[in-house]
Amino acid sequence: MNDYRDLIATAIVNATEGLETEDVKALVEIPADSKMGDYAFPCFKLAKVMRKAPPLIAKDIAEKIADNPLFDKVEQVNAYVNIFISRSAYMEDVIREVNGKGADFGKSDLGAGKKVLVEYSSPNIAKPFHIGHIRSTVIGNSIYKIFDCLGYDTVRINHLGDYGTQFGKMICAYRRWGSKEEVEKEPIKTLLKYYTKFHEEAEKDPDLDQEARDIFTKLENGEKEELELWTWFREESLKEFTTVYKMLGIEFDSYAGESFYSDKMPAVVRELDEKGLLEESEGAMIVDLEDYDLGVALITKSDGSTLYITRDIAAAIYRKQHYDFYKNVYVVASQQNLHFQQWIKILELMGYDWANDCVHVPFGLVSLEEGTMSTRHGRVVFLEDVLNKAVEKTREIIVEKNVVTDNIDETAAMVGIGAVMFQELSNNRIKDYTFSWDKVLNFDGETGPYVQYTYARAKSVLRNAGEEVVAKAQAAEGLDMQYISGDSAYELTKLIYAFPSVIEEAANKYEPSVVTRHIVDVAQAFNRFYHDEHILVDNEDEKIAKTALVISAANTIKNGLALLGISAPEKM
RNA sequence: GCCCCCGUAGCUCAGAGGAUAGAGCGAUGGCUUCCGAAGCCAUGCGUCGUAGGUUCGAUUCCUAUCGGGGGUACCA
Repeated sequence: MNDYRDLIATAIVNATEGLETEDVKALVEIPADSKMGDYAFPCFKLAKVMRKAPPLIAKDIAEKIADNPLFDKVEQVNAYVNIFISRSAYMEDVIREVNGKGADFGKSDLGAGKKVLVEYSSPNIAKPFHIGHIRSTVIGNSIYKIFDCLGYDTVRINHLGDYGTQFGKMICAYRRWGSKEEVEKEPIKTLLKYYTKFHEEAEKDPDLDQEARDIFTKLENGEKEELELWTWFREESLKEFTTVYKMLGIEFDSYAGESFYSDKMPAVVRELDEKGLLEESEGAMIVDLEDYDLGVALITKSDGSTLYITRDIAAAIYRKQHYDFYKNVYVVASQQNLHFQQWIKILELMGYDWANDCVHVPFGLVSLEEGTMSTRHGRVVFLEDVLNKAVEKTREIIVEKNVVTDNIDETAAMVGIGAVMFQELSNNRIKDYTFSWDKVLNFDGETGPYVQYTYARAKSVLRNAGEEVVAKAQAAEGLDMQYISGDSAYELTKLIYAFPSVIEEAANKYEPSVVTRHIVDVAQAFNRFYHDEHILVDNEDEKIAKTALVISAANTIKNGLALLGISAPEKM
């Protein structure tokens, strides 16, 4: 596929003097209104260099590049050179490329040989998976897919919250009030119940806290009984998480969580000390970052135990040694901004030149209409309930609309869960939002079901077109372009063309919503095209040309959804 | 107090120096003898929080200010 921005820049450079292609390319823009052109080149910046009024420069350039066969029309409007691309060659180029590549359309080898670690989801063992957790899980999954698509060697890490004094509390509570059967039946709810009960009882009897701390110390020392209980809690919890991950279609390469790094902490503390970064304050060991306006970072508590940041430092060092990453990405809530700033600064001060290859990808807070989510106060919405409800509603719609599907359960799951994931990936990740049932269960407009529906509709056209026509359209050889020269076909093609660059933008910004928004645009453009043009006409050449564009559009939507971790149903 | 993020249509949000600021939801009205109406089209909706500044040009960058959220040493 030609890089048209590049071609335009080259044409402008050839028509002028003393300009660099890269500089010109950066200035080439896409007008807000396509009536003004497909591309535009503003000449304001050239005024100083050329010592000429911008409109005159624009006029000069417009005249000189007008006869380029790539362009259909070149106009000067004030300081702008507005360029209209010759549609036929452009569209044929795009369609042949997309149909030829199929599932590979959008892929590149940009990241070949570079390893990107993505840490996401990272739930706490024995705590329920609520809608607050969906963000890291779904955003991280999409970021992994985006980097994977660009050819990076990716590693998906679930940094489980599987260690700390809380486990001392849980073991303590289990021994006093727990039962094996209860835990096995509903691990997370039960363990959470023990944990809550512990806190209630500890208020009456402060000795419990000490008992819990002692148990945790035993666990750290690897005492058999404590270790067995901990392992069991961890496994049971993980089983329950796995059912949610299966529903979402999400997998991991590593479950190395907090416990995995527990024995790597003393070395980090020693290293910080040797590098002269550690100082004692109020009985604790800290790294003073006041010089960088980052406060102080607590490395060990006054009782000698380590903290979150110590583990993250250990994890970063281990990951660099073990994986030799190009980027080490953490998809973690924005509440931890300061923590990650301190962490990167400390790695820098330790002399690690890769410190800035560590990236915190923050996202905003989810709250409920009744206020901030709080498991303890019962203000919580469980992710599994949301997914189940969405699937149930989808099933009702399928029945109500009398939709013929290949498998109603499968389709309802694809669409219902897709709807929840899609919504999560629609807005800029940094935005806070308030969870609302009405919103997640709305399937009209800019939603996952809308995009999936558009795909199913396109596939329906292809089924009706017949194998022979589809085969010719797929090959896209010698298409008669006059039949798809209309505006809606052209607008659709332009959006398909932009897809690969959209993926790169999403990767640069660590922002899946860039992809989400774009495929909504593609779906809208397809629906307009579908409405404006009758595709399956009698004229064979016309039918093939139009079908070829349908294939391109369906393909782009499917690949786009895949980057979000969402499947595209053939029928819905 | 200090630090970070957000403030754009009734609501939810795009746009991150450029030409008249865009979608969806909600509202109103239309479109199916024809490829899937979870669709398409039309209409209405704006001091881009406020005030300065930089620039040929600012919703976008800078400063201040107001409003909302988060963080701010022994939780993660």
